Amino acid sequence: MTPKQTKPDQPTFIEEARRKQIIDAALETIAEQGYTQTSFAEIAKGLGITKGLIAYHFNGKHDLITSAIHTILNQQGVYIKTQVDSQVQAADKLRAYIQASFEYMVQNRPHFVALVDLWGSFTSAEEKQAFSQTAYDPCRAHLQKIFRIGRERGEFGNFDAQAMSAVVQGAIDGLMLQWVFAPDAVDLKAASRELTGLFIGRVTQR
Amino acid sequence: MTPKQTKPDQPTFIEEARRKQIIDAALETIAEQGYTQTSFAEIAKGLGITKGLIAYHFNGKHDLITSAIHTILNQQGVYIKTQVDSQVQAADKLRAYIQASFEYMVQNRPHFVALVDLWGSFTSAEEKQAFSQTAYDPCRAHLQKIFRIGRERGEFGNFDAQAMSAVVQGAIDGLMLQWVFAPDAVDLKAASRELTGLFIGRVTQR
Amino acid sequence: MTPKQTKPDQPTFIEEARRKQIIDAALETIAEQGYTQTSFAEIAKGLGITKGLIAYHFNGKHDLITSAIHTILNQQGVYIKTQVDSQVQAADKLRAYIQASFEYMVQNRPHFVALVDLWGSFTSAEEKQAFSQTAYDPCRAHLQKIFRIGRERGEFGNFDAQAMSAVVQGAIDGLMLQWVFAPDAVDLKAASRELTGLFIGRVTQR
Amino acid sequence: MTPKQTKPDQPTFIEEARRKQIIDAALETIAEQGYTQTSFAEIAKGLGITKGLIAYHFNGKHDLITSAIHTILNQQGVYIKTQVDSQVQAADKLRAYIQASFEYMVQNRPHFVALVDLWGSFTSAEEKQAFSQTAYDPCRAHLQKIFRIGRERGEFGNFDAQAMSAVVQGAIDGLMLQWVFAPDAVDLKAASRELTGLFIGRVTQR
DNA sequence: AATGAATGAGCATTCATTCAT
DNA sequence: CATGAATGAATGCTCATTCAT
Repeated sequence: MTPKQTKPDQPTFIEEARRKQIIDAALETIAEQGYTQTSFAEIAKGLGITKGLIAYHFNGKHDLITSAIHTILNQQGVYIKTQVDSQVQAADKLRAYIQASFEYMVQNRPHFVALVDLWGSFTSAEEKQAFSQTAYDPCRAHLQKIFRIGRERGEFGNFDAQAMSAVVQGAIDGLMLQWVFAPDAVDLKAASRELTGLFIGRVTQR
Repeated sequence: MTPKQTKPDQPTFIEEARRKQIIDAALETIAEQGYTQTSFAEIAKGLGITKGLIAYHFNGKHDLITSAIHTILNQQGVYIKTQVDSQVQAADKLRAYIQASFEYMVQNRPHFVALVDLWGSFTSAEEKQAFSQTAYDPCRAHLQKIFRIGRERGEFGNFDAQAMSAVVQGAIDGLMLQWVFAPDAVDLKAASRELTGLFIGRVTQR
Repeated sequence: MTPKQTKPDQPTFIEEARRKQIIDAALETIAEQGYTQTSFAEIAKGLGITKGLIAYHFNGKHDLITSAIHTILNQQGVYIKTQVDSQVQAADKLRAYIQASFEYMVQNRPHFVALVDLWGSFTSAEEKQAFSQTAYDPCRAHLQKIFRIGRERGEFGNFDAQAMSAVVQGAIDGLMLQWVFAPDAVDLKAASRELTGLFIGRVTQR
Repeated sequence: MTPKQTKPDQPTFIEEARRKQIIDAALETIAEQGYTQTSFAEIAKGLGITKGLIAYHFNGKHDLITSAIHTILNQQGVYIKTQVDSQVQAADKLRAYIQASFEYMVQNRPHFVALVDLWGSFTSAEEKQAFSQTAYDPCRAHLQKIFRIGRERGEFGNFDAQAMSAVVQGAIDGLMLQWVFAPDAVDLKAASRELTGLFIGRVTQR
């Protein structure tokens, strides 16, 4: 629980580079072999370093996994925000949100294959909840903000923004899930289109 | 690969009872402590039996996990089918499908908390794909059947049934996911209502 | 060490038949899969019975193994004795001893493949010594008896009968060993001929 | 089948030392307690290290056993070769071969007690055959080379060199076997003398 | 910063053995 | 006699973690 050894406050440049390198290798290994089969040794082997070095740069496995998850979520979050912010109308923002979500997935498949595996690494309800706050709360808040803008601009009708944000984010995640398990079984482009159309067609008419 | 010891062809009553009992205990333990923390010893402890007995009734951990997953999916599938079949109109069938999905979740939370963890137990793309076929193909097929009925009955307009089935199932799974991580962060009832309304309001108008 | 439960003094007919059946199956399984891979379950499977039954008929694994070894040695001993006794001259007796040893091996290969494996089942010097007394002492004594007859009959010259018995028996066992590991790498017939000729040609000339 | 983790190409000094140390301890433990009773834990206990370290230096038990067998055979082979090469005449070479075989045994009894046990560690005919090639083929080839020299030098008469090599090696191994099971039951010195005399007396006269 | 030797706890799995039926 | 459910100890092996160098 409590880390025995805290990392220096001001990580050097090389320090950060190593961490990034290790996280990337970890995600790739997890995506290929599954979380349970991914050991420090396995990650190190793919990187040409020793497992001791990984332990040196991270305060234990938990730290590595947590950092990896944050990396995935942050990168995707930044990408989505950029796309959404480039639009003015709420409907376009929503379309951008959905499309960007899927675009980022397709470009970073290993990240999401790993992510699905990493969900199994939480050992308590508290860890799960913490992940929820980090992963879902910002997403749903972002969607609700778009909905609010839409309502203020008169683009969207009246609906339960909170529930709807969960629904839209849920659809995105659920489609991601199907695509992670079998990339050929679900057409992300078509699904994205249907999802967007479904929503925009509907809520703009109330 | 090849199981060393096959179970008798006709499992006895006590055999089946034990397997069920062990599977239930496994799901509960996984839901509580996470998949990675769930060992045969842990499961056995909660049951008051020895871990040797678990190995006696299952051909290894893989068998136990697979059986557990199938138990979850089968039970939920039966429940949903019953609810859907009790409706005549396609719109009602769809509503029943969505509502039944969430109802079953709420009544069997540990099953789904465990399920999310078990997604991380697949070690290869092949296993993931096999799970996809078992878990998702039937669901999407069921939804498409409802869509087809709706179109034949003139209730639904024209849309990409395949993509839409993925979207609807995705939304259900994605909402489940949020609810698994933080049961209080998402109002399943409200989300169910929005999802249903979203779809039925929309597709009936095309 | 001490058997907890002694078998009834007067084994029934069916009792003996079962033991024989189990011993034969055990020897075959050991010959096929090796001693370390041979469990009660494995033996039982090849026999269509349960492993519990094996435990019922033998006082533990040690009893089964010991019985199996004795079975092998006794049967071979009887066969050799019959062949030797049918000869009058010492040289013929010796030739019969050697030939019979190899003949029996060829006709009962699994017995000897198993025997070589079973040598690894002795856990202490005492057990090894006990095996030596059961297995080797009678053989060497038999050979020495033949030598004594030969000397008394004037067929053989003077030599260290004790050492020579060890040498002859050793050659037989050592050839068996090579043949067990790779049946095609050693020509038992030719070796038997050379061994016999070597001895008879030599000792008769001193 | 496939080792999961290959050792570095250039084993360090300490690495080799540890391996040697562990192999020696393994042979001693096997000689004392038998192969089936010899676990990693048992070996480690006698060395004052943990069993994890053994797993660290060897790719599994099979690797350790194989390495141990090769150690025994190589060391003995080197010793015998040295002794044989120091002789010029074929008869002296043969005598040296036989004497050196027994001398090495007496000086390294635990090695051979262990070796007899390790014969039971092969689980398939393929492994047995592989052992045969490693252990017996070089020995028989060496003997045949001596025979050929003897024939070329006119020391030995004409005989089936292939069969005879199997016989001589067989006698050596068979005597070793008797001596392993009961060191006091067989006089290796006397047996060595009889075996040598038997052969040299005979074949030189044809 | 990096290595690799070493640890120790934990794991699934095997198996002879027991015993009620 | 025979079964099959159940035990419990042991085994090889994995792996995150520590630490001297």
